[in-house]
Amino acid sequence: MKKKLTIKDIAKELNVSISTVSKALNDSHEIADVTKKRIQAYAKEFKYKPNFNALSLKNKKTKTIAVLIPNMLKYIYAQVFNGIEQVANELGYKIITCVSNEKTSKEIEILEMLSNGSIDGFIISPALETSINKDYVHFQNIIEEGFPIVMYDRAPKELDCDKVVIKDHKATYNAVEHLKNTGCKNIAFISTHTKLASTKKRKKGYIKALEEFGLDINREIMIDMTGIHYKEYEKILTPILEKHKIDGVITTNEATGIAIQKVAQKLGYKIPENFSVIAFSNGILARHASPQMTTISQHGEKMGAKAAKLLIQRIENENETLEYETKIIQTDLVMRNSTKKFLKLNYNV
Amino acid sequence: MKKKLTIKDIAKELNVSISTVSKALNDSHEIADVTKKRIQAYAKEFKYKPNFNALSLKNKKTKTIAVLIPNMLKYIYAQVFNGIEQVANELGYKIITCVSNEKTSKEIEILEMLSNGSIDGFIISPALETSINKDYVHFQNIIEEGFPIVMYDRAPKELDCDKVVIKDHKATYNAVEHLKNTGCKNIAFISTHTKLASTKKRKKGYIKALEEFGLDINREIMIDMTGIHYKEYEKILTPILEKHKIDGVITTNEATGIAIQKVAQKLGYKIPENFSVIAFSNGILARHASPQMTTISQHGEKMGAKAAKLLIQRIENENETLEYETKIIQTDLVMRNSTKKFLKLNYNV
DNA sequence: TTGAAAGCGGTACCAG
DNA sequence: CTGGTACCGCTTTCAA
Repeated sequence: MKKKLTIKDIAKELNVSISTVSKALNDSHEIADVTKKRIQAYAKEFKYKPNFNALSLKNKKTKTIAVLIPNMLKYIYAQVFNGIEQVANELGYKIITCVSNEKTSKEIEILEMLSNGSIDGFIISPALETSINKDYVHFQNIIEEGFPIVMYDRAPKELDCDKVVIKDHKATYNAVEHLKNTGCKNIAFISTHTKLASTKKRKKGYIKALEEFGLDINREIMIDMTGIHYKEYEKILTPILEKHKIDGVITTNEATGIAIQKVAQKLGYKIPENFSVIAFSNGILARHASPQMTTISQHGEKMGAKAAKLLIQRIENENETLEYETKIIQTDLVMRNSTKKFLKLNYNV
Repeated sequence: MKKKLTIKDIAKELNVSISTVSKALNDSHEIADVTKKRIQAYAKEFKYKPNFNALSLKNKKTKTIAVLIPNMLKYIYAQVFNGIEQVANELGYKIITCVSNEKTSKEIEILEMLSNGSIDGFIISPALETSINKDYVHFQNIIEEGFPIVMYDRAPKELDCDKVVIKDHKATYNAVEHLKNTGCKNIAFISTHTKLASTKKRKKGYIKALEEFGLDINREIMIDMTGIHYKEYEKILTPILEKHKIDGVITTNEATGIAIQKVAQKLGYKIPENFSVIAFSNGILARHASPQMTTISQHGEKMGAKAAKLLIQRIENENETLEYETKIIQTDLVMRNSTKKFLKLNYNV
């Protein structure tokens, strides 16, 4: 790497002191206008840039935040990432992105690696393993070390910090309501990570809605697909759909939504005429499914943007002791063609 | 943030000098074993971690690399990111991830922001805008500043640096060959970014294969879908499929592949019996399409892994002047159900 | 075997 | 208005 121009070089070249150069470049009023101009012009001409590490060392601030993502290949997380990236960039922050691959051990390594002054704070969604085992000591530790931290998506209630989450039970409640409104009577629920707190809440919301709307509650059509490979989905779902009278389904992810659509179609159902599907997470699969699938949007980008704002706000007001906040991101039903139309307005991405 | 333990604190606490502590922690032979043990034990007990910025400032190395991604929501880039992340992590590097959103201006900002000692090198795929306008001055500049840089995917031949790419023309050539082998006679080509160098090469490979295999070459079934919203795909493709005799299609992205499958099915074709489809980039859509789509895998993770290895190797051997390398990632046909079987072995992800 | 001091590239206080 | 200097946290050379 070529040697970079430093403040010292400029000082020598222009026969002024180092501190004069520093002040001139920071546009201090202490420096005479002519001197300032001369120095600034020189700096500009030779593309002087203050050294990042020197500044960070001095200020004990890096203008860098760490983002922990369980798995970048999941569309929802790529969306969250996007939201974070945008806001961070606007506010002049860089982001260091790390992937836990759903493993607690990787998470621990990452926190270890980054808690050495590399970054000013963390935005984290815990790994599956971590969430299931409720194994949060490593998070607790960095909180105790005083790192600002915002948890998103799978934010554990056990931790005391800022959070950005969705109202899972409300989301499924609304989905059931829409299905009821469009004429469904027998609504199934398919989930893929039963042990996750959010899945439990989703199921609760679903059951509560069934109760309130006086719909049939049948445990046999609450289907747990945890740990099953997507290629097996149709095989498993077919007999269930043959055995039970089902005219509506809510799934906790897109892949199972697509699978149930295919199975229903094979069995002669018409979607949405006599079979409706609503899937969680408004991702790319839903848009290209046949028919295009109605989804519950978690608004990943919004979630990310909110998390970044919260974190940066906390970083920049470290002196004040603000109360921890939990921001709720509204979910929305994104109406497409796997459900019948209801009078209300609907939008479509 | 809580004050972190420094070498100075340890020195004071144990009544030794700062340099003794430093050496002890680096396991220097200059220090007596007892002293070393005492210092190391203390450091361990109180979780001493060397300050990142101090080290980086001193060493002029950050063990951090910058990754520029045109758009994280595209599966292929999320895959590349994954590959980079893994290798970087293994080799002890952090990554700062930035998204250009396909804009040259954003790219320039990013390079500006990061060329101040924050990072040791770049891994870049240029934005669409940049690629189309062949506007590479900002890249040229950072190369001249001496930054190690690896370009991937859309690596411009005009730039002198390490590269990781795929053989686009070979990929389509092979796809045509497979279609021919399985009985297709009239093979269409659908592309979405005609001005991209890679698209041009893909088309070339397609045409060359048609010629060599003595298949019909018909400009009217080389369809340019550049800039068209995915919702319009079917509308546009339907009349083309009605007008022309087509029994095989190669598309440069998954979304158009799915659209052509739907259109063909609506028009009464049976896939793969009398209509075959091969789409570029083995992503998530292909796996969930009906039928599951045969794809050309660009092996995003491999591409990322390779790029990271190349970059880190270059960073760590800055003294030696290694020749610039261009690594080719083999593409593969991932056989699924949108093409007929041919005798050769096939695998399926 | 240990320690003092210079230096990495800046900022900021204080003296002149 | 300008400059000298200490300091951020660590490494490394040189002297003791």
